[in-house]
Amino acid sequence: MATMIDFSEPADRVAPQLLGAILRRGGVTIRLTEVEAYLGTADPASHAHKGPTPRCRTMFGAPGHLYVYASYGIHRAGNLVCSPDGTASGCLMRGGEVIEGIDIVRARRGPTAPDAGLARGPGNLGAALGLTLSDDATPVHSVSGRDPEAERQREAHPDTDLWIQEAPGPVEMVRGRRIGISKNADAPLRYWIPGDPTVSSPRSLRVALEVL
DNA sequence: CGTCGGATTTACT
DNA sequence: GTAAATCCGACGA
Repeated sequence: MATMIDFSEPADRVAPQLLGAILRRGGVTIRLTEVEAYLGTADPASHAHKGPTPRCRTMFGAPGHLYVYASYGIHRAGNLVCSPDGTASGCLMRGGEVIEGIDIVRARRGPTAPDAGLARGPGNLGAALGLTLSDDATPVHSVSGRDPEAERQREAHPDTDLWIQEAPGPVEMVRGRRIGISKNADAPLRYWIPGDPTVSSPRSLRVALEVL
């Protein structure tokens, strides 16, 4: 039997389960190809490093929720909150392949973005999902990959608009340095599917430190 | 309050 | 490679 993603684990243990996972919101379905783990108070690069603030308090809340923050005033990036209630960690969604609802995503992203770039990069992925700051703390329902089970779960929670299920098959994955941060950048906490065109990093930074 | 920097993206030169 | 866009929240006064 397929298992559900367990967000109560620390983000660096959840991250590998997220690669290849299927995320649905409204009419948009995205297959995650790149995530970064942020390890809360122990991680100088994490928003949660200095403890709960109005911005990052969601990361300290219950696992299995969405943490949305504003990046450079322009973008909205989404994290999947991990670790038990009271402990902060999370996985930043950095890249994904739009496999359903391309028309919706293209309306949000504009006509010039290439297919592979529709959800490439945290800001673009947030835009593809239509995230706003008011989506912060939205529950994320983790369901089994078996279709009948997922359907049953969805019928039981009609108000939930965010769903995730584990990768339908084996996924090749590597990890390496995180991107766009200045503190603790050497920690190998970025996870991605090698060779996937929807991974956001430039080629020069796509250096795998470890094959998982 | 005011200031400052940012888990970014895009379009330039 | 460099710069502009653009705004929220962290923090100090």
